[in-house]
Amino acid sequence: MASARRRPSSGTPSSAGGEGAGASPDAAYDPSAFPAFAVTVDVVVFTLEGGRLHVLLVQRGTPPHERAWALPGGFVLPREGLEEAARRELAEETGIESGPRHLEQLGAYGDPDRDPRMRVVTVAWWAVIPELPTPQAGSDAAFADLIGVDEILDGQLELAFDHRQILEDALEALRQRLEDTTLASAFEPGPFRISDLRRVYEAVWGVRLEPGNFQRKVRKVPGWLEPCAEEEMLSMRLDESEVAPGRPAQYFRAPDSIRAMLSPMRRPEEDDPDAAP
Amino acid sequence: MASARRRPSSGTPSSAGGEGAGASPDAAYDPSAFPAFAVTVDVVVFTLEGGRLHVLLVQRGTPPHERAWALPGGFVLPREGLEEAARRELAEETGIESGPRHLEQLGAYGDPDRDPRMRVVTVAWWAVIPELPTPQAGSDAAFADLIGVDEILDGQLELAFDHRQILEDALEALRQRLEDTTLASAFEPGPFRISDLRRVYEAVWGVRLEPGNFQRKVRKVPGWLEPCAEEEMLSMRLDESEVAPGRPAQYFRAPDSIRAMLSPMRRPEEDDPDAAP
DNA sequence: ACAAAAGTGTTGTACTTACACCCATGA
DNA sequence: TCATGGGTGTAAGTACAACACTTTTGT
Repeated sequence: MASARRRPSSGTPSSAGGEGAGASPDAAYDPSAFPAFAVTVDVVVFTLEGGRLHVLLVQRGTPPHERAWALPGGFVLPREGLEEAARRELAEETGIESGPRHLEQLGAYGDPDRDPRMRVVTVAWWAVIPELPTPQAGSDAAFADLIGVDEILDGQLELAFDHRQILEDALEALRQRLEDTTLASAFEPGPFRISDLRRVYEAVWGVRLEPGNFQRKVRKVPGWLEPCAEEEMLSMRLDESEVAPGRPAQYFRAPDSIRAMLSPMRRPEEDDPDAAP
Repeated sequence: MASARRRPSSGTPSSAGGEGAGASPDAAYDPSAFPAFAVTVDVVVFTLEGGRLHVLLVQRGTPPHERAWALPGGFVLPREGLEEAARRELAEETGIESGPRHLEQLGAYGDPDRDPRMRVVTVAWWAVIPELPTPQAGSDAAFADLIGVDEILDGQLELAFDHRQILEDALEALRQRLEDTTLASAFEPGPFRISDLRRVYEAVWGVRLEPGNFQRKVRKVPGWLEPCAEEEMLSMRLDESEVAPGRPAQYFRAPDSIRAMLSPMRRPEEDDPDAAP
């Protein structure tokens, strides 16, 4: 094509038909002439349970990859925004009325052969929801499960489509966000201790951090931790079985919005994947 | 392993039989029942010219946003991968035979109203091509121009669709990549001096960096800079008008692949946008 | 000689690490 | 009293900003 690279505006602007299409000059607009795609969203929902990182998976019931585990997701509706679709699917699959604490787009995945039925481009998102205090025991028709990420990545648990790739990319994005933002507190449903925050980092990064140094570092981040009043503590955390044998810790609250950290948390070399003896 | 965090089955599982749908058991598969989208790619092509950051834009010739500047891009073909489509469009618009030095996905943009003609989801990419030594003066059918990013963002140059948003996001991604990878050398077409690299950082970040400290910092990054042999210098850079009045510099070559830096470059607070007196 | 760019030395400041140590509580 | 986790002190090591200074060329 034209080796376009010039400054003076002498050149005639051509370009054409669709979007930014440079080809097919002045072709009459005909929507049916353009290839039709199906567009879906898939959401990687991260949460912490028992000090380990989990993701929400559903078990498929229909032919492509039947019975295999898959990320929650579905088709984008005709007049629906992409983030809107992600929030809708997330709400439908998890039944959580309050939205996620964080929702971020990961990217588009559109390999021509990723779905044998038709050409699909999926927009992947990842989200963080806090560890819910009460597991909501009474539910019979369970179609969604929380699976530990270690079991998925280390073990050979099969995921549908390219969802393994998406999960790996989402995990890397999450790890990166813990480095340079205050996202970690999004894993906490209520008032939390600094050691709770440290356990988030340890679970997501797969490392062990010095409690003392972590404490100082976190306290120095402006606008992250506001101390909880005493009354709050008493009312909130009394039901929990958080009866620890040590010195009682101070509880904190974090603002709703995630903020960028000026000096990022440093992620050490990933050591042992096993955590507690 | 499956500690079933689920919601009561009161809510209808919803979501159709497609993609990630864990629900809707045996719904007959009917492709025509799903909304059809057009999928496009748009590419933000960054390059350096005259010590300033530029992007490649095309001027539209058809109704939606006619005569407005737009990012190069176009429809994804039915059996084409997303990155493949981006590379094809980039080659068609720029006429550059050798591919870009870096190509990375930015994300999907799919506001329902972003294109009045039909429902379009575009997958945005950003790329780096080196500043070409010879501006290739003799080209008549030029429909693409390099525009300085300052003129676009500061000035009120109108961009088609949501391309201003895409450009801003791409610029932020580029700035981030300069922090933690060796991407900067992708702007250099051949052997380069450390001060050339510094000028890349200064142009992209809009800051002024200490030459001395920059030198030490860059040299310490393992695997980034390999010194050029003397013959290479003589043959490559003789034609250039790079006759500087100072002490001649050492020239370097960088490996083709972009590597992550262990200790990232620190981006100071953005100061004055103007550079040279 | 002078200007200008390349490259090196030096110093103060800030942050990180590793580890010791004290504090406060339950058992 | 002891075990356990919360929190602080401290000293060595590292990294960086600022700026002076030397080196090597063109004019």
